[in-house]
Amino acid sequence: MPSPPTRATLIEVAKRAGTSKSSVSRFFGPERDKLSQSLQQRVAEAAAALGYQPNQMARGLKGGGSRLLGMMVADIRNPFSVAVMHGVEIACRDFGYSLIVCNTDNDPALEQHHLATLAAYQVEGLIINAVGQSGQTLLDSGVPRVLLDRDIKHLNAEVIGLDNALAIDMALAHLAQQGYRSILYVSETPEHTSTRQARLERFQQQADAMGFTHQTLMLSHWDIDAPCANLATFVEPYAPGHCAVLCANGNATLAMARCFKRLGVAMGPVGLMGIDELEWCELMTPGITTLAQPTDSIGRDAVACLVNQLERRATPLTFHSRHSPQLLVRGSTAP
Amino acid sequence: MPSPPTRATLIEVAKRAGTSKSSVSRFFGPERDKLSQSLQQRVAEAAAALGYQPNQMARGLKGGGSRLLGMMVADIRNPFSVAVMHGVEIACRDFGYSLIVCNTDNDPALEQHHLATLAAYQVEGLIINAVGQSGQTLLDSGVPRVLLDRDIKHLNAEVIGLDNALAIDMALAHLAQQGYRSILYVSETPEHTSTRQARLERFQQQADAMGFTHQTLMLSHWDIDAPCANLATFVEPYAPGHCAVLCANGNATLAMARCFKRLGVAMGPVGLMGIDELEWCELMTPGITTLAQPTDSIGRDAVACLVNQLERRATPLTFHSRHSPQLLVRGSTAP
DNA sequence: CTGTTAGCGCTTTCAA
DNA sequence: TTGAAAGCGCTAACAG
Repeated sequence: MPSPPTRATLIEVAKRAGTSKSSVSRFFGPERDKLSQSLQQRVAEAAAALGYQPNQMARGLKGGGSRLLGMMVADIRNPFSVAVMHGVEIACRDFGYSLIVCNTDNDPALEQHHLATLAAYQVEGLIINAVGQSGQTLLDSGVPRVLLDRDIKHLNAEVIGLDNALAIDMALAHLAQQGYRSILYVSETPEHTSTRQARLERFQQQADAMGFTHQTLMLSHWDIDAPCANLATFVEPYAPGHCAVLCANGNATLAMARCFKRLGVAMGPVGLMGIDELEWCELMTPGITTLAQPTDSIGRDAVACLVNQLERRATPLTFHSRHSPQLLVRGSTAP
Repeated sequence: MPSPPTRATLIEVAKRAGTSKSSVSRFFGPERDKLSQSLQQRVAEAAAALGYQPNQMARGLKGGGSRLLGMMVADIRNPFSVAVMHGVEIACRDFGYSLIVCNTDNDPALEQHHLATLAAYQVEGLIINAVGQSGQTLLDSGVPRVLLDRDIKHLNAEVIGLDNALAIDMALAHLAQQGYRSILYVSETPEHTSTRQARLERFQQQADAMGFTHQTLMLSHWDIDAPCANLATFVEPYAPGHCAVLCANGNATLAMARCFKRLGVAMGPVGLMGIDELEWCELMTPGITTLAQPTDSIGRDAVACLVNQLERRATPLTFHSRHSPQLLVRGSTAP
């Protein structure tokens, strides 16, 4: 029975290259130049011949650091999260780190569980799209961290994400320009989610300031009946081009698109727009107007911010905390 | 400056509990019962007080295994992949493993890179949604593995995924029953992707056998003009209820939905159905008929299959390699 | 049951 | 430049 081809070790390479462990170690570390050309040659050959690759676990044990970053995602099935994750991944690779991604599925208990796991694997830094209020755990662990999209109370940490106030302002400006005068603002329940709160507050404040009539609708449990009823009431005093629905994120947009369809309400005459761009928004006749988030940049900047904390760079990496959305105008906001 | 709260170690716990390293080690391993109640008490308390948690890196070093599994995803922005990943994640947790996910972004070079990284972190097993033909690398590494959705030539490994033949058969049966007689089969280019090949072959074989008129259209580079032209030609001899488009996966469905829209072709009179369920299929009037893959089961079974290779279980975990899709009938296949 | 003693594969002083 | 030796935090025989 073919024994599992056990990986070659430092010692074997050293032996084959006729040198010591230290030299081989140096060859694979930052001190490679301190080795003579000839030695480098021999080590390189020996390593290649044996298919040697340093064992990161062992490396991490002694001072060296694990070169591992951890990422917590609140809901991996949310396209926005995946898109950001994509940016994070690329940036990690660029900066020479590997990434462990954990999905909390919106469960605070799972979040705690994963935090423990990541700590057990000695991650050097954490990128957190929080679901619960794990501030204390995070504080205790003392691991460098960045928050993604959502803030956590009482935790001193940088938050990277959309400029929520700007997004709401852009949405309202667009709706006003298109002539809508009454707005139904739809969001998932804002408790415990700083982003939803921020958007909601800004909406209420600015909608008032701009003289809009407005209402809010909080989605819960993916119940579709209640929001449909709500929408029906909202558009009741039907006047084409007067009412519009503004969705706080992709999930809200999906829910309301369903309601429009179920009620047979025409988009445009009743406006519809949402924060977060989804591949089908363009497809739905006449197209749904959205504010697209720069997900790749957000992901990259989160990593950049974290790396700044981990390494004392000569010139710190530049990054932005508040990103601007891009307005994609489509038929759903053409009265 | 507050020094980073360095994690407590085995020794500190042992000291505090007034015992030896071994006992503490045993407490956290499978031999906990072999310790007296009183000792267990003391260790538990000391550990809790110090917030101690075993260092997995160190554990993995000595025999113990890393308890890490690696997953390679060809395209993380594909909802199907994400859904499967979700199932994989849950299963990993259930079986007591942690997971490192790597996205290859359909780049064979990146695939090689990630394979190396995962090896460096001593993953005990690999779940692979392959993009390239990394068979040799995998063979050399000797790491236990399962293939997800796609096979790799010359690599002896179990493949977990959809029963492609069954899926095509179900699709054709449905289209026949709805009265369509001519089919345009749309797929991304099948080179190097076993799944696409399997579906295409089965389609051609069965479509012939069932007496369908048929053509195939291969998508490339997200070009949308060519497929539109193709669709236009295909439906030219317009006869409501005669022609239907069958899409090999979600990407194909998205592309064709775009074409239908651009050309103003009505779904239903010209049939449209696809493999892979997407959240917007139900939304597009009149709804797109799909074959949904049981993504959670596929993910779980991939892990189960892998765990069977890793552990010699008394009763091996049961799993299926070929999963059945579920037909979701909607308006797009109602002539 | 519990403690002692070797390492696991690698990095890192400290000398040479 | 290079090598020898001492661990990193933990597990695994092997004795008591």
